[in-house]
Amino acid sequence: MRKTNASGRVRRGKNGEAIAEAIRFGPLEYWVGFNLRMAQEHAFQAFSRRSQEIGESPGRFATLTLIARNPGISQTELSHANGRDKSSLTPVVEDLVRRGLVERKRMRAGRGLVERKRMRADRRTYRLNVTAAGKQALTMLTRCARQHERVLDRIIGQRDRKRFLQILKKIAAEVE
Amino acid sequence: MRKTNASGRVRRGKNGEAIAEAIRFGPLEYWVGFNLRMAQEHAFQAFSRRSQEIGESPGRFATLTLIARNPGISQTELSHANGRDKSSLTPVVEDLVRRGLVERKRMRAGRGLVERKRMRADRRTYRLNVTAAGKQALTMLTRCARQHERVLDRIIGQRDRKRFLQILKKIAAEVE
DNA sequence: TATTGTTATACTCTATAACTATA
DNA sequence: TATAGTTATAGAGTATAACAATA
Repeated sequence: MRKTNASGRVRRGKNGEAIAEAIRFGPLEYWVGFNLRMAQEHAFQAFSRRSQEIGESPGRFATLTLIARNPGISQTELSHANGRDKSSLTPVVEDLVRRGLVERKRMRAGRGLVERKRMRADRRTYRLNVTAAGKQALTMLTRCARQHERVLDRIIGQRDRKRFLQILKKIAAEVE
Repeated sequence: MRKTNASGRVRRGKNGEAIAEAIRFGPLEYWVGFNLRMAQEHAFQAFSRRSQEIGESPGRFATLTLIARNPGISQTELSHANGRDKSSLTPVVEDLVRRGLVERKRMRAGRGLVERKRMRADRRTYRLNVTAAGKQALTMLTRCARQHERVLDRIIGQRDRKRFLQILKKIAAEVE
């Protein structure tokens, strides 16, 4: 069997010989939007493979990081922080708790250490924190992410990295 | 009610006053992978809104463009071109055909115009082409995309655009 | 045996709306 | 009335495996 490259086509000539043709991408080729998508997709897949070796998904990693960096965050706050509806977060948090990576506590009434005043106790909200096991998972994931970043850095080049990052942030902040 | 920014938290002070706190993103803040994802997500959403006003999704747009630029492409070739499994393409093509944007023909046996030899007829494959209606839809979508590109260009700046695009292509090509 | 495209099926991620329990 | 979180449900997009027709 004859091989072609990944996005190649094989056309048969009039004598039945194989002719490899490249796929034409037309205007997509020059558009930032399309190439942004392609780059993200490839980078995401690469990191996905890496982090799945230690049994986590990139989404879980981001969630875990946000909880670790914002101890006691509520689920609604967390859903805002990563731009998803709160209902989408329910099964994620459930899973992290079930696996012992995150701890979920109801806000409880109590007394402040200094003042004798009763502290508020909103019994609708949960406070989220990472457990020791969660911290450990996070350490491994962070190591993964740093390796991945090194690969990306090598591709981008030290000279352009800073500016590239700035532009990515600018797009996220300003587009529409 | 007091407002906070999109990713803000509200903590209550000891006197019950609202204290707005920013979410901390920790190392995510400085990682290319995370910011690449954020930028792509925002840009994609923006284009999605735009193209949905004319009843298409970004995915349909890419598929339609690939067919238009590669007339007679087969479904398997098409699935390679956008990096998805062929089975994922079946409902997409089905939908485009149903709505009259794409035409699907079996390869049929026939005679070449010049040679008298019988031409090959692989009756397993379909050849895909865009119809007149498909071309019309594509024209509108392309207009949309160009508007979207102008927004992105304005954010990126003329000076950095070329280099930015190069880096995106490099990431897609080289990562893992 | 290998390939093209379909089908059956399932999984992930996401959203909306209705609900509960609080506030 | 309003808010925090859950549940029920649905949709988009994807994949794997088995299959029929054809090569």
